[in-house]
Amino acid sequence: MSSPQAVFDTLYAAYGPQHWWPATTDYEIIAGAVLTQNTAWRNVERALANLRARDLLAPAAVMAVSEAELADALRPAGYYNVKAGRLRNLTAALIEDGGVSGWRQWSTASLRRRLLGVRGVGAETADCILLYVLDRPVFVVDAYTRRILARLNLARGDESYDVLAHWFLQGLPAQPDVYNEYHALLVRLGSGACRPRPRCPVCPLADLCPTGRCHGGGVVVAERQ
DNA sequence: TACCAGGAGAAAA
DNA sequence: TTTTCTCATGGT
Repeated sequence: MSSPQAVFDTLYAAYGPQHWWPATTDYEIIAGAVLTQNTAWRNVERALANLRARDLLAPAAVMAVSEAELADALRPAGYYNVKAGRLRNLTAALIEDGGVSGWRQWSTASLRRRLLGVRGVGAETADCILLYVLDRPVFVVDAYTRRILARLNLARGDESYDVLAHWFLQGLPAQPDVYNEYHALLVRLGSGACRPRPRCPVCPLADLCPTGRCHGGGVVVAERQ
């Protein structure tokens, strides 16, 4: 049975540091955390590029523009009407709280409750912001994480978010930079680094993987050679 | 053509 | 309380 540390060490040895989150400003991370909900990052990048081109990658600008125009910019990320509302809700909370510098004054638990109280912000989105914007020691559990743990026989895959997060937290040093790197490495693996499919002779987790199934981004789960 | 992707919330059972 | 449905574009 693999430990959280063993999986991390194996992925880190294979891929090295990932230098996440892929963004240049705090607000770009915040926007990306909403836009990536149930969406491939490639499409999120298109939507972020649209926001940048329209000078909308700033809280005041997002609140000033019409929701229809905001939604139009977000179109490539899918669910654009939903995400426009969610991004505005979160941005309004950010402004109300005095920006990221205001959030830095909150305890992790208080701010997590605050973020979860924003309509459209769930556990994963809140934890992305806490970890990647505010450097807080929380573990981000996403669909990749869930799938990879299941294929390593370390989870069934239907556990609650908090149960899976706790599995990582109890097995790792309480260091945000480790959680940051770990999530990035899981995304690197899960989003398709384990190619070519369906066979995965170069999968870095092959030796840890009792199921021998592909961890990559698609639905293909062929047996390992 | 069909299926799925770094969720979240509302509605239905 | 748990399960199902809805939102939607783009890649394979």
